[in-house]
Amino acid sequence: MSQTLFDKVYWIVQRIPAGRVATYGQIARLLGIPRGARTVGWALHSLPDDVEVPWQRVINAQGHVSTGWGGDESTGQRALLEAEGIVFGQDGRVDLKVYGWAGLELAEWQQLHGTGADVPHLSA
DNA sequence: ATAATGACTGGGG
DNA sequence: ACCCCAGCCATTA
Repeated sequence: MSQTLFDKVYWIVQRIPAGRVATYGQIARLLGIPRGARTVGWALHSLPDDVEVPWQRVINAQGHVSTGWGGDESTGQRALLEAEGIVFGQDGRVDLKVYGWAGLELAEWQQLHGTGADVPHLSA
């Protein structure tokens, strides 16, 4: 299967803290493909059943859910995120400045774990 | 190896 | 603010 790329995507997504969301482009950048946001989406689209990944925490750069295979709300993705403490705007958007993984994750992680060795480099 | 596809993104109208 | 178009990358047929 050689899903090295996919596996890496899953690895990163699995490390997104609950109550926090990441964008496809952000993950793509971690993979070394700043413009490969679509590839990340494809990876989650092909997400195997035997691998549990909080794909719900991965949204587009516009802070809007882009499951694409159905309704944004019908999917239940919104409900799952809200259950994690994420608040949606009136238009069904998420404030990336607040719930975005970057910016807070590293500082918070370091405070809780004392080190960010296990966290990928997300600065800036 | 070539062509088409897709859960994206950014810029322009 | 919303809608449309073109660019980018890996996987699949």
